[in-house]
Amino acid sequence: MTSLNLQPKILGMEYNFKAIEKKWQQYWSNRKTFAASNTSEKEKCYVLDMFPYPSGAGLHVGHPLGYIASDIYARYKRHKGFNVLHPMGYDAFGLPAEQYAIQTGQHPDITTKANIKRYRAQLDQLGFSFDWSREVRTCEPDYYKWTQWIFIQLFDSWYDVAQQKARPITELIAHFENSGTSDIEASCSEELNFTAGDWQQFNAAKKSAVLLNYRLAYLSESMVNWCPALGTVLANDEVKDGRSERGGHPVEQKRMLQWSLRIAAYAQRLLDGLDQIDWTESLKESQRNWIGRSEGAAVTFATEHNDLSIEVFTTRPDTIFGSTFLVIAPEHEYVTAFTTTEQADAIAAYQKAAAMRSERERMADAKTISGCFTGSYAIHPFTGEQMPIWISDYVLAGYGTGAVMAVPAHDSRDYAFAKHFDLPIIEVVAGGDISQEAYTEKEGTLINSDFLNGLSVKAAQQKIIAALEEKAQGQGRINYRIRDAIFGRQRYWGEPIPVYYIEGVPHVMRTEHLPLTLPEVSAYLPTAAGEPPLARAEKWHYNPETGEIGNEQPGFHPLETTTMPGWAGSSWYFLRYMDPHNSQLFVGDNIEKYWQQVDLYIGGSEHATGHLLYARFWQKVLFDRGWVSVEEPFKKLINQGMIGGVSALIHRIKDEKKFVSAELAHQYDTSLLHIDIDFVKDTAVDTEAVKNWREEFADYEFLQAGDTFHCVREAEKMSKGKFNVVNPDDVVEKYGADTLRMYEMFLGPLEQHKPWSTEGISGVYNFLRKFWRLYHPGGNFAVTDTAPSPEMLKALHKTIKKINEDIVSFSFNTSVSAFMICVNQLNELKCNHREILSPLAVLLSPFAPHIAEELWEKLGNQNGISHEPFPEFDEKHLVENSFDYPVSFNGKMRFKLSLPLGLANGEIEAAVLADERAQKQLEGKTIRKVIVVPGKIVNIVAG
RNA sequence: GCCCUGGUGGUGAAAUUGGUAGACACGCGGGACUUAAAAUCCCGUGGACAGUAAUGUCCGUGCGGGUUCAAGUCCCGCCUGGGGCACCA
Repeated sequence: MTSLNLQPKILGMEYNFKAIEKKWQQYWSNRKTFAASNTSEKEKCYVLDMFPYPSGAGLHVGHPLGYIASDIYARYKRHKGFNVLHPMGYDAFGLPAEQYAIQTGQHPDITTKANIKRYRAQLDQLGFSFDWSREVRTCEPDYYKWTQWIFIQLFDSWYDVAQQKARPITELIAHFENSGTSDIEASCSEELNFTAGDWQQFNAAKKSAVLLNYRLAYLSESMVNWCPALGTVLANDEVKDGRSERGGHPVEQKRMLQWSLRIAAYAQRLLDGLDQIDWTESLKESQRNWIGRSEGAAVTFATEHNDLSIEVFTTRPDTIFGSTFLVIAPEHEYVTAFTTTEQADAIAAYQKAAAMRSERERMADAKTISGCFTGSYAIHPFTGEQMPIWISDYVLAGYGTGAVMAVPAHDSRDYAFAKHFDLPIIEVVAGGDISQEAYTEKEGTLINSDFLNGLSVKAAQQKIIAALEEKAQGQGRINYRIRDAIFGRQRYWGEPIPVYYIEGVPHVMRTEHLPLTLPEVSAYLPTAAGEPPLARAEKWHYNPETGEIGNEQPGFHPLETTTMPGWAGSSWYFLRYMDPHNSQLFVGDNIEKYWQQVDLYIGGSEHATGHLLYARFWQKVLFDRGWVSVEEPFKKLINQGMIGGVSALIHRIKDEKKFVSAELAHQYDTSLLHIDIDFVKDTAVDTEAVKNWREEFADYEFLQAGDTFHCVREAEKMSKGKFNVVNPDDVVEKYGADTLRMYEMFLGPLEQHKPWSTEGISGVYNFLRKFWRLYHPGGNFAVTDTAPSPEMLKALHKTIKKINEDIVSFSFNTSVSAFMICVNQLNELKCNHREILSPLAVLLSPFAPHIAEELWEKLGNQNGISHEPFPEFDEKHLVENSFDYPVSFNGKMRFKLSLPLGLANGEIEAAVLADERAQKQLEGKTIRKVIVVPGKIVNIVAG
């Protein structure tokens, strides 16, 4: 909002949005207008927004975009007779509050509560129809009690691959007791083999360790993303290009004992489920990429070392006869075993160098080819040839088996590697020129491949897999890129993990002792020993008998000191809204069966691979274990586009106290400086405002060519530091919530990214005033009960039709236009007929609810507009008896001709040709063809 | 490199299954009302050319081809903005 904008006047019977909006917000709140019932005869509709993290900066104009859209939809559905659940809450655990706590010593709970209060005030101003009685906050013990409870369910489950579902761990124990690991297919960290007898011999600690290998929440020693600057580990989706997503700090790989969730077990179901839900293609693609399914084969290569064989994963088993060497990751467990004495020094040096390089360096340096020969050989399963075994960091320890069969002729990395180290290249798929580059297409005929010769790639793949299976040296396999999610964080401000240890063996707390509340600590920092902040708590031992939390003492066991990640609470909050005050269960059985799933979910695309994947995963686990009745949590999902800021920057001459206007800037050596967008209209800068802004600028000179000093504008992300943030409060103050709501919709398609600009807001504001005046001809409220004209009915019903269509297709920008057209027409028709204006108020109410309520009341209604039935569209008012035919010649429209509808094609043609304008067009030409589309167009082909 | 998206006036954008390109707004220009300003209302507004004018002709939806009576829309090949995945075997 620029200071140059003019304050609209408020007059007696003028549209006084301030009074109106306050009045109706109060009314809705007092009457609990939007409270949803859990027992209703009506059909349900669950409309959800991604709940916000309450940051200290408050809302900016970008945040409400999605909330407005979902609110329009929710209000529309209420008018359509649905029982609508439209809740809001706060994703309240998180890093910023903790970091603020570290700096100031203030408890994050205090800052969080203050921020929530501010958010609530801002949200309330915008007239959203939230059912606030269902508000949830992830940081409240009443809420996170159930987050902890779900963690316990995960701990208590294992994944049965054969049945493709999670089952209680007790059933796995029963199986081990009877049959050991035989006849069981379970997702696990490490393949184990033992008999029923072995199991019975195991002591309790060993049994626990074995079970951890199968639990969906498990503790394991694994490579994690460690971020030293944040002092915590991060999940894969929290790391971007080797840096932390929040803050951009370097991330390194570190081996640590960590809690993880076995999401990889659900890879296929997470993939399959995408076909059942109405999400955008790009979002589904993101998830598919993240899950990263690839089909191929596992092949076992025998080696010179009789007891050791190497398993590789390949998507091109058809090219096996072109495989001339093997490459294993430098961290592969057999590297030492394969290394011969002659090669020992070289291998050790290579491994050391590889370990030193960070993930980031490795990626940046992808083109440099490096590797080292181990000195050992593998044996080709079909030719019996010796294949040298190399190590190289282009093979990743964490993907597949950490080993590849190199086929240089048909893989570009293998090709480069073979060229560099002068290894043999054998062409096995005809079609390329392997003297120049690898031929990687999956098309062509197999050659040099024994029994595969002459086959297509596809046929060869099937045949070779069968052959491998027969030799027991391989089988078809599907591999997924998705990794299990690291779940522990070395932070304070998160849900405590409800786990205690007896002699190092983890146990989960008894659910009746939940919640395990966050303890008070002396500082929100790691301990001197490097333990997480919770290790500072004085009382952090649990007595499983009594449920007490206390000091270290007999009967009390130490509790876990890491906390859950930010995404824990948000992975199930949509379920809690259904039944937020249930103290017996996370959601009541019948209530969950009534609401089932979110019908419409609106939020930002940045959560594509984090929140949306985890939430789907948790839902599936809860589904498998019988706690919820549907498998996908979000039926339809829309990503609202981001609203960007438009920064204002001025040129400052380097080392001088001078600013220079944009048109002269090229003459000087300048740097650009962000200034507050309040000082600017278009590119014209209020130089006095800049001088007064900062003391240091008071004596600056402004160089300019003409009357105005110009800045440059640039579209950027809205942020405090760029002084380009537009606060919705200011817009509401000047134009009102109804204008802001409609303007944000009017900006363009919901899903599109767009920069914020207030340039057009007056158009929407004027519309609402025209709308108001329609009900106040001559300044006073007046409607007539006489019958409206057919034109008026037509204008209304055209709008009803359009608004209905637009809302169900989420095309809110065109709805706003439709309203404008309608009001312009009714204005022209001097319409103030109740029969038109009454349904029109209902029609507008999802978009601009305050003005609609006020006019509805003035029309003499006493019960509020929110549950009033939506106007029904009636085709009969739109029936036309003539149509303005556009008449084209060779595809170019030349004139229009009004003709009665219902004419036969021949009659239309005759009428058109009889027109003198047609005759003029046809002078000196012959008609070759006449196309008549009744009610659409006439096209005459002539030449 | 692979995948997903988008590209239309000065600006934000419309255009349902191929059928009048630019609806609706903003901005800009002109006018009415006013002592004046604001507010409001009215008219014009894609570009080029011709005409005193009404009007007419041509060009125009990122670029180049194609299909069709007709293409912003369908097909082929490029250019380009945004996003995702990536030494992923």
